[in-house]
Amino acid sequence: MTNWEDCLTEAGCRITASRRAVAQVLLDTSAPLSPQELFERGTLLHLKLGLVTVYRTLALLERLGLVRRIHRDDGCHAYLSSSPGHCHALICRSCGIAVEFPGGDDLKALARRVETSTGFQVDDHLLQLAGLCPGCQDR
Amino acid sequence: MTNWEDCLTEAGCRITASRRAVAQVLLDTSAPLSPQELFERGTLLHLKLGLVTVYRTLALLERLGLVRRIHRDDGCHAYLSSSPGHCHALICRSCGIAVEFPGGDDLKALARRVETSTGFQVDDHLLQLAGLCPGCQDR
DNA sequence: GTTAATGCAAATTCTTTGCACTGCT
DNA sequence: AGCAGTGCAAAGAATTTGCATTAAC
Repeated sequence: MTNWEDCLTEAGCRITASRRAVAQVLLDTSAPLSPQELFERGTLLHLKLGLVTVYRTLALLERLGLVRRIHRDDGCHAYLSSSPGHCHALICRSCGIAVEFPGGDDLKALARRVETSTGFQVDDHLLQLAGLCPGCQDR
Repeated sequence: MTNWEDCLTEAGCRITASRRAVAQVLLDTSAPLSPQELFERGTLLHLKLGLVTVYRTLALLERLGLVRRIHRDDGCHAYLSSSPGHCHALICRSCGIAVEFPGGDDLKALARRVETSTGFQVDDHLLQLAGLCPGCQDR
């Protein structure tokens, strides 16, 4: 989500201190953050930040494709700043760091195979991988 | 989740009217159902059913691998009875019907490719497809 | 100066917990 | 009979909404 300010401006939205704080925290962190965590860290950058605004900002950034929603087992959601063109997230089970990767031909092949075997027309997918990052494998 | 009664018995759990109601609704429906929906339909089979028991039964069935949790955009979760060996769900965006499909070699290839390009060791995945079922494509 | 955006408080929704009672086995 | 399972009510999270105030443009 480089150029998030331009995206907001093009969408007719204002650049505010609250939004700047949320965006900054997202850009500074490579692990998915819950709204609550984002609120806590964002408050350090903008004292008046409210949790409600974090929710509203996340909804806006998600609508504009600047942020990706991560599904966590505990039910609550977390958010990750996303680069355009890379559609899926791989998250380290140990340290929480996340990287993005493209779906690629394998996923297209899978979709085609599933279309053939089920008769469905596949047009959307939710794919999220988990594992151990290079740094967390050594123990 | 055929033989769910045997699974429960083997796990040292009792077969109760409430659990029978929840299981029956799950087996009778091919679309993912929210706890609330399960409660409403289950009540028709067992008048005294409580929503809390639906939650507890779903947690139990999920722990035993008899039921799969589906992630919905609206944040709430839905549950689908699951057959062993088939690990992913494909859901019709129009009528809600769901089918299961195996991950297969394509997914393994994808995981290997991502491991190579990121250095991560991939050991878990969340994959859920959406689209149109054969019956819903004709309009 | 307009109007979008904010932040508080309160409302909603989803889910879990405490506890006395019920009913499998 | 004994203890797992139930259901109610109430607590606890997560998220949304109403509304007066603030601040971006």
